[in-house]
Formats: sequence, structure tokens, C-alpha cells
Amino acid sequence: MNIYDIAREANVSIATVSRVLNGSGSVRDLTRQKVERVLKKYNYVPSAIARGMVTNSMKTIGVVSIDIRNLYYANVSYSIEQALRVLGFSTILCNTGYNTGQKLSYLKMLAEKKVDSIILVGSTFKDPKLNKPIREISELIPIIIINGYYGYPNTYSIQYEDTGALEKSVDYLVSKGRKKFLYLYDADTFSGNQKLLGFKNAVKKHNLESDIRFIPPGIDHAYRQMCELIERGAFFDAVLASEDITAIGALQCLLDKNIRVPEDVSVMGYNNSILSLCCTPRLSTVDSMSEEMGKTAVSVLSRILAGEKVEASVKIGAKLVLRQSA
Amino acid sequence: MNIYDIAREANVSIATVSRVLNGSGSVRDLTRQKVERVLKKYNYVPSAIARGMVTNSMKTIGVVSIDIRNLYYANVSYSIEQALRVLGFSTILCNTGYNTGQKLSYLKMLAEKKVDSIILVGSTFKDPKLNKPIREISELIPIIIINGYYGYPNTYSIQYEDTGALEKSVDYLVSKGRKKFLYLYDADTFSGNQKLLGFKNAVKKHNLESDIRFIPPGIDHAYRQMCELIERGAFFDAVLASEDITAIGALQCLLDKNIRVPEDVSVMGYNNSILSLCCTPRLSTVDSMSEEMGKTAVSVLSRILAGEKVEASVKIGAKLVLRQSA
DNA sequence: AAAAAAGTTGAAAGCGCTTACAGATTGGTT
DNA sequence: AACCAATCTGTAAGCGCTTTCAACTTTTTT
Repeated sequence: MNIYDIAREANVSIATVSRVLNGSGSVRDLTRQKVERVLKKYNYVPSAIARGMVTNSMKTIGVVSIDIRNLYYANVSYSIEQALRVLGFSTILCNTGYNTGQKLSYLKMLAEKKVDSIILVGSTFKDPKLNKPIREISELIPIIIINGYYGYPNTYSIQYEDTGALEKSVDYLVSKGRKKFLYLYDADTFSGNQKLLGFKNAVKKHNLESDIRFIPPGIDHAYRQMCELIERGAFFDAVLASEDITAIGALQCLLDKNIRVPEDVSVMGYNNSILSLCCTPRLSTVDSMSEEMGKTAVSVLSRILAGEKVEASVKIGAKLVLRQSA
Repeated sequence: MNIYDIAREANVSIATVSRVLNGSGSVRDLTRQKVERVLKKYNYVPSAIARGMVTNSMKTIGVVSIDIRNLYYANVSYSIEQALRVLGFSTILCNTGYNTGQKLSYLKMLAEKKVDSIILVGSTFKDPKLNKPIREISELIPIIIINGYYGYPNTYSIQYEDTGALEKSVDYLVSKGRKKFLYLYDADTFSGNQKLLGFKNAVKKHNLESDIRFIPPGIDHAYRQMCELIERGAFFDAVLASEDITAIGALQCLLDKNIRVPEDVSVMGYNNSILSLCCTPRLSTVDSMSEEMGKTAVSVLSRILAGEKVEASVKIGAKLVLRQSA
């Protein structure tokens, strides 16, 4: 069943069928009805592939995310998808983890599928292997990077003020009298580095004692490593983490060791995910504005596709969410 | 830049270029190298759209999910996407919420994009408006329903033993001496109904006193409604919820009211999401096997696409995860 | 060395649509 | 009644590829 079959049965040309299908051009009312009747009769589904062949667009964009099982990425991806739906685009979702090879093969696939654009959600800090492919693809289609930056032409960046967020967090804790800081980070991403930078800035500014530890993602890792740290006699009165889940693991260890939170130690998470509301005491955290990040990316994208000149970089401001843990 | 340009520059026919591009047919080594050199030189990206036009497949499948911000759906969608990647398929992700109109328009879009299959993740209990479209689309492409059932030809169902899960939960709590049960459910899905059925079965079996309450999704709803219930003097010693998050909201209220969990009241969640590890006490829950659900769907799908005869319905067994709250 | 087999290549059709462009029809004017 | 403009419709080209089929080349067999 194709457009020819419909045209034959409706006794018109395929051009006419195409016009009623797309509501383009002008078609006499009687003709339109005749065609629509046949369309309905056969429950006709036009081929977007064939249309894409002609128009050179499948009205699809690729979203390359780290891992949607992480609530932050899920929220960003969700808001992207919903915003794109309104614009009539569908989204191909790709989870790459921190695997460069997987990212490369996804980028290649998206380029071949001629997506109208690619939105990268999160990016590793430095990955030289990605530079050339990104530059090459960006010559063909615009690339939007959420929490990342490439700086090539036709490459756009939406960033959260991660550095500022960490600075604000430390400032706040200092104002509460905290003096010895522990920072727990969990992945070598662009954002991760921004956060780390913010922490270091703040520590230097306030001339604080501090410790920085890498902890692989996961609540149990955080719990265990925190316990080890304490058992080895580490001392601190403020714990900051790059993810809510890490903060919660640490928090649970503290509580199990009968260290009071926030009386003895303040704990702050990051992302304001639903997790931060599940623990006791409720976690103070940073609202990383996942929804706004996604929406902004799509709004930038729609302006690019409309041919407007668009700023290469947008920054979204940091906001603390103070609850019980700090 | 298309296959003709490459062919001209390499001094071969487009058929030959196509062969080296796809590694199909046989090409003399010298010829292959000649072509590959040109391919590399221009960094050629073949058009999957044009290929799709010929082969009538874009190697893409549509995943229609309720909302990936919910961890369960995120996990299922993730495992689907990863399993599909291995098979060389990309996935178009669609979040529909509980909105029938949105679901319909997504289904139409997927049909037009000629996806090789559609995987529905979660489905509303009864939605007659969906029946006809589902049946019509299933005549064109196979539809896999995770936690749902249609029963049309070319329609396949992957179900979790939700009914059994609730029965087991109640059985367990009865064995612990619990007598007055409260069940909190949050959405009118197929699974939701199965769970409810399981709860009712078990209550009848054990001849228990019970109350059933609908609570809209969200931790704050659960918290508030639970508190109201208690303030109105409701009495129970076991609370079951259809989602971890609901259980946690209830749990927090109980704790705030100085009701001890699990000493005075047992609480059980559902899904074994990371949330269940974030609260204190840790939540006992049901492992809903999100990863296995997704993987099973894809393995069923791959057999369908390979032309094998496949059972129309697969059921995955229920498993309790006992922790501190019950 | 001739014939048969195997390997390699190219010409051309066709996938299902959109979109100039031209031609046909309609309606409105004089 | 003749004419022009506006509206409607159809013809045909072309989007970039895969694949069949036939032709040509090389290798193997006798």
C-alpha cells in the first residue's frame, strides 16, 4: 500500500494525494474528501522514510546521554524529549556510560540516520578521541552539549554553574561554622571537574582544611568508603558530594557510627533528586535544574534549526536547596 | 556527497561502492582499497534513510514508556536500549504519561517512521481508545507489551507476576503476625490492577481486615494522606504500597508520628528501586526485575524479527527483598 | 590450450515520496 | 461571449541507496 495505490483508487494523481496528506498546496474540497475517504478506508500510513528521502530530514534528533538510570540524566532526557515532541521531533535515545567506543559508534549511527541534530547530555572531561568525530559531525549537523563544551563551529553549549554551586555550598557551611571539609566526587565528567574546581576555589578562599576523595558511583561504595575513612580516624565536620546518592551513602555511615547529622557533621548532596527527600534527615542539596537544562537545549536547538544566529554558550545559575542535613 | 560522487572519484560503479560500504557481495582487494581510500578522504557518511528506503527498515524500534523519570521505567527502558544496541537497532523513546492522546500520536508517528517494532513499557488498565490503533498497527509491525496485554495477533506480552508478588508480601507479613493491612496504590495501570488483585486475593485468603487507598504518585502525597489517615484514627499494623516512593512517604509520616517501623507497623514498597536503600529503616520491597523485563522483551523481539514462532506471553516470577521495614 | 567454473563488476530498476512546472479548469470581468 | 486571473490537478524528475542480472575477467580443471 503506497501513495500510488491510494491515488489510483481515488482517481487522482499522487501529487494530489501528497497534498492532502500534508495539507500543502490547494486541493478542491470535493477532491480532498474523495482522497480522505480512500485514506481512511485503507488506514493508510505514509512512509516517513520516503518523505525523509526527499526532504532530507526525518524530524528526529539524537540524545546521547550517559545513563538514564541516573535520575539527573533521566530528568534532562525527559524534558528534552517532551520539548521536542511539541516541535514535532522524535528522539533517539543513546546511553553510552563512560565508554568512548560506545559513544563513537552511536555518533556514527546518528550521523548516518541523518538526525537533524545531536544533543549530548553530559560529557567526559577530556576525551581526545572524541574531538575529531565531534568536529566532523558538527560540520554536518548542529551539536548541543549539555554540561560540556567543544567550541567548534556549529557546536553549542548549555552549562550549569557547577563551580558556583560548590562555592555557594561551602560558603553556606562556613557561615554555619564548619571548618574541615571532605569532598566526595564520583565521575570524571565535565561537570565533575567544574564542581571540583568550585570546591577548591572555596577552600582556598576560606583557607580551609580539606580532603578530596574519589568514590565510584553507588550508595554502597559511598557507605563503605566513608566508614573506612572514619575508622582510619579522619576528621571533618562537613561532607559535600557530587551526587545525592553519594551523600546519602556517607550520611548513612555517619548515622550508623552515631555521628549526628547535622549537629556534628553537615552533609550536602547534589542534584536535588527525589533521593534527597527519601533519607532521614532530609538532604540539603543543589538544585541542578535538570528540567530547565533540557528545555533550554531544545529552545536553543529550535532557534538554530530556524536559521537564527544563536549564542554558542548558555549558562544556568546555581541554586542551593537547604533542608535538614546541613 | 553521495554514493555517485564516491563512485566517480574511485572510478567504479555505485554498486561496487555499495558493496564495500556493506561488506556484501565480493569485491577485489585492490578495488576495495581504492574505494576505501576515497571514503576516508571525504569522510563519507552513507544515508541510512536511503538504505531504509530500499530495505524497508531503519533498524529502529520505538519504546513507548510511561515516564522515564520513574526509576522503574528508566531501568526497563535502559535495558531495552542496551540490548537493542547489541542487535544493531536504535531506539526512539516516547514518554506518554497517562495521556491517551499523546500515546496515540506517538504510535502514529512510529508507524510512519516504519520502526521495526514497538515496545510498550507499562500500559493503562483499560483504555478502549487504544484498542483499534494497537490492533491496526500490529498488523504492520509486531508490538511487545511489557506489563500489559492485548491478545491481538502479532502482539506479545511480557508480564511480571505482580499478583503473586503482593500475595507473597501479605503472606510474609501475616507470618510475622500482622493483621490489619493498608494498601496504597498510585496509578490505574495494568500492573497496578494485578497488584491490587493480588492484595485482595491474599486478604481474602487470610481473612484479614484491610483498607485500600488511592494515592497520586509522589512522596509528599503519600506523606500527607498517610498523616491524614492516622489523624483520623485509622489503625493498621502493615502498610503495602504499589511503589517504593509511596511506601517511603508513608514511612516518613509514621516515623514523624512516633510510630515505630517495623516494631509497630510493617511497611513494604514495590520495585526495589535505589530509593528503598535511601530511607531509614531500609525498605523491604519487591524486586520487579526491571532489567530482566527489558532484556526479555528484546530477546522475544529478536526471535520475532528472525521469523521464529514465539509464545504470545511470557511471565517473570516475583521475588521479595526483605530488609528492615518489614 | 580450451572449456568450465568462480570471482568481479556495472547498468538499471525501483523503494515511496515531494515538488517544480505546466496544463486544465473554474470563476469573475468586461 | 470572450478573456484574464485564480484555482486546481497532473506529469515527471529526483532524493541516495540496494540488488538483480548480465557481462566480463580470472582461475581452475581436464
